[in-house]
Amino acid sequence: MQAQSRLATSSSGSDITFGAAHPTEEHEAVVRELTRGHELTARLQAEALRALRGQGQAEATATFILGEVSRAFTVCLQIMASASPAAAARAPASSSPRPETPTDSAVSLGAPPPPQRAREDNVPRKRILTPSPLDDGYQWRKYGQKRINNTNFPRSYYRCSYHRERKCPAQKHVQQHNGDDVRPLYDVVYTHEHACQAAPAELPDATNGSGGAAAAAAPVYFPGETSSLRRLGAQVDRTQLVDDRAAMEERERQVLVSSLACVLQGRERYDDPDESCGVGAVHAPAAAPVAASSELPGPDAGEGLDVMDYDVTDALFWGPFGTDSNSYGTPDVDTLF
DNA sequence: CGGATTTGACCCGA
DNA sequence: TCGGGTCAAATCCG
Repeated sequence: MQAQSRLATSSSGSDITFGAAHPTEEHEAVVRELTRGHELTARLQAEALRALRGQGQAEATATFILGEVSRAFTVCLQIMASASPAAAARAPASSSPRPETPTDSAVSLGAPPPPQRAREDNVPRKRILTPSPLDDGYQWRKYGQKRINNTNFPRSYYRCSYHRERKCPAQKHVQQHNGDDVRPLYDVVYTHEHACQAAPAELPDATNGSGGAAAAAAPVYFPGETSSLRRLGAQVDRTQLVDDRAAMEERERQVLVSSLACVLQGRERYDDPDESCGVGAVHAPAAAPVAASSELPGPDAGEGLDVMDYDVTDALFWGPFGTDSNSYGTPDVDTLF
């Protein structure tokens, strides 16, 4: 979920703050994003139904799908309302169970462990707790994994994929949070700022799909996406961003209506302008920025998890566990599912 | 075949 | 000496 990664960095952007955001702020941010998503869904619903009026099956299908999306937002907002820090303060931890989401796991968790001692002097570190440790919009390459004393889970070490070619110093260390939460949370410690931010013209065309290893190693940017704008530099005029955002929302609206119409008309591809359904060419979304990993779920980490509730990023992060400090035996896949 | 991941070994600061 | 962090050869994978 894109909102998760945005949340993870929303209080920082390029000017990184260190330490986790206050739970109340995170909660408010989640509610704000969900509310916005709900509103946009309603607008999309109105636009789609207007565009598909009188088209029988297509109109009915659009009504159903968008109704379900709207309902999902409503449920999430209700969950967040019952999970508000104020509500949590009123209700003891042993209160009746409710559906738990990765996000509310994050906000219900107490203060994260104290920041780690920096190995190098003056190297700033940013620590966050997230259910999606890799889904932060950057491409990472794993260079090590180690079991850490007094922890139940190994720590993984990642470097920016542009570490070599652009001398990007960014690194992050990911470790599953201790505890017996059904939904795993990960401590992610970022060190150094990214130095690999390319000008938009240099960015790979995310619409080309999988373009081999080179393309896969490149950061994925979503045109108009706010965290991308942040990433592209603090020198961006903030007032311009407001205009850009309005234009982006209008573009999103047109794109969604067009793609929905294409889907309902049985079209399979939307990336060819000649094949578009009239509103404009629609690019298939880029693959989620997930660092490839061949790790398999481990017996400790995976127990009791509902895989369907997790995105690929989460699933890939269940590391195998072994006995010695650095190596972790690969479990039999057949025993895991 | 090239790039990504794994993992045993090594480095180095406390 | 211990343990976190990194290196680099082996291995995996598309």
